[in-house]
Amino acid sequence: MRQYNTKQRGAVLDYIRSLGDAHVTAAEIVSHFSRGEQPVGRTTVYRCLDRLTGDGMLRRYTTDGVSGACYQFTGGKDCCREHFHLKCERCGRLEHLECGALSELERHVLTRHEFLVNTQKTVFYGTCKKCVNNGGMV
Amino acid sequence: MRQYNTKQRGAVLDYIRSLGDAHVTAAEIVSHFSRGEQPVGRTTVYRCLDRLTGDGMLRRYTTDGVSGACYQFTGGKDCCREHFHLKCERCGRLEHLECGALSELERHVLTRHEFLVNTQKTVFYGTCKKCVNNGGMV
DNA sequence: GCTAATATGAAACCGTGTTTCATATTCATG
DNA sequence: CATGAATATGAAACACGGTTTCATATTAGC
Repeated sequence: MRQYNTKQRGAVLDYIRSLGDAHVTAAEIVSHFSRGEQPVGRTTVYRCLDRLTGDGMLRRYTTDGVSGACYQFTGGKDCCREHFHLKCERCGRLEHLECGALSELERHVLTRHEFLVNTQKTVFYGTCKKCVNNGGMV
Repeated sequence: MRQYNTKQRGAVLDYIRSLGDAHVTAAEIVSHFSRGEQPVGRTTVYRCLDRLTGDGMLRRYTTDGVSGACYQFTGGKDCCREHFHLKCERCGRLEHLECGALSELERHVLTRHEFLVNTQKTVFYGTCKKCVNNGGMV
């Protein structure tokens, strides 16, 4: 046995899972668990996030305009391989993009510009359909 | 007149210019100016960086793995428009990439995936030619 | 139930960045 | 050159995200 499962870690993971695609910060999680049936301390929240990220249950990333790291549920699926991400700067939503044009681009950049792209880490910033249509309102 | 030029701000800009393409953090600048002929205080360094970035003399960005913001000399040329950036995760170097394939991709993502890419902000992470050849040694 | 391995959490700490405020510098004008 | 208003500097204190420490509590194999 390598791991000792605890109520706190389970509660943190359940909470982030319940948020679907939305990102959440450590501070928001701390706040959510500061009161209630299953309180979780600040330090523990940070440790859970580190561990769950390491286990592949969460994705961690930083974004200009959000203070601190953001976390998103992935559930252990290796959802970051072989495709790119689109991050809407308006609503914060992260979309997944699997498309032949992108793989082609990756090959182009490698062969013509001699740069090996890390697709897991590369994020396209911009504005998504919904936010363009809303004129930027969220 | 809108600005009062000072020795400190000039010294900070000269120092970052002297570094060429390399990025530098505020902490490194503070350390560089902590002793010497023209000392510059911590607060002033931060204020100069804010201002020089606002004036378009520097580019500011954040990167996973580097604590705090990074700064790079641009010299007022609007070097962030209409092209993408390649950031080497090994050596930290930031390359500029102007290429028809990228513009085409931008159009593709907009028309097919209804996502308006912000080319100024989007950075391709990966490994540059030199670092691939060196097997990752820097 | 017993025990070793591991997890928790309060408090103290660290690093990046900002605010405050008294002092100093810049520069237009006389 | 002298004056003075606008602006810049910098030490100290602060704000905030995140980590370390360490005593205590929980987990899971026996």
